[in-house]
Amino acid sequence: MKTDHCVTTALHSSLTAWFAAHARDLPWRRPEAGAWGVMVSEFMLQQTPVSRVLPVYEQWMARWPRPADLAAEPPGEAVRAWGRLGYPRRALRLHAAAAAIADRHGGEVPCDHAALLALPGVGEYTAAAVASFAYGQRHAVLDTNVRRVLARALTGVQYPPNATTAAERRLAQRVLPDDEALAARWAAATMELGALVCTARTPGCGRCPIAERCAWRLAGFPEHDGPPRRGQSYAGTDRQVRGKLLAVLREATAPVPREVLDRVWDEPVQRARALDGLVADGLVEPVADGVYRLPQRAPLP
DNA sequence: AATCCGTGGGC
DNA sequence: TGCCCAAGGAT
Repeated sequence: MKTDHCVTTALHSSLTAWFAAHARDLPWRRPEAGAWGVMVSEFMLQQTPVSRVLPVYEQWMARWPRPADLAAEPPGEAVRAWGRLGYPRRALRLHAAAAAIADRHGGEVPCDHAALLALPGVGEYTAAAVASFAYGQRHAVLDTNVRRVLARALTGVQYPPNATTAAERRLAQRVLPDDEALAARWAAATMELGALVCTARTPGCGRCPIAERCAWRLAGFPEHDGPPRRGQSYAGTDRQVRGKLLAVLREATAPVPREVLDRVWDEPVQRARALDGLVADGLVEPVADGVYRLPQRAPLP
């Protein structure tokens, strides 16, 4: 099936015009952010709302304005500066990516999609986002916002599948503008529409620039009928214990004895498993005889 | 392919 | 009040 060329062209102009009028003034969208700023923001924004990223991003960029600045410090400093953003392995991967950029790319964030994809913590989405937002290239940028907008506007369903499918990639490629600069604006605009208007819970169709052409709206807003979109529980999991352990280590200025860490969780088996997991992940470093700290040296390759 | 990996805000 | 959700990636 083919979407008519005129239809997609109308979508492009409607959405990019809306974006020009309503785009948020986010720091990583300003020219001075550069590719490094875009990359830092993309790491932080993985599964994390903009409002919580903003203050951490500003401090991060002030402290480490270039990849080499971050690479020159111990990975534990990245974990500490990450604060309570969540998923602290992202901090470790961003540090490792900075080291790779300093080592293999002359200190400049690569513009090549494959080179980006090869960096730690950079997957399909982040590689496309950096290439598109920082370098103006033409890529299908499939994040949760874009996937939801395409699912509704073009496929006519309430929610996209749980994991990105080949059909979604084909659809995104098919509606991607041919022109490189326009494609980059389209990517940012569809993402912004999903974040501000076409939201998961209660979409603001009254404010949507493409509501008249939205397949989901025209179909009468059919409810999601696939398998339940089950979120993961959190209370009582290893993740919660890991979070508590790492919070203690982030705040500490000196290595922490195990007895202090033991206070964060009652159940000893799970507590030990969580700490072992953090050590295995390189988020925590055993110093000596039951004393721990954030990692001072990068894990061996 | 299904699970794991943090944290907090909104409804 | 729980539950859903937030610019994913790695295994």
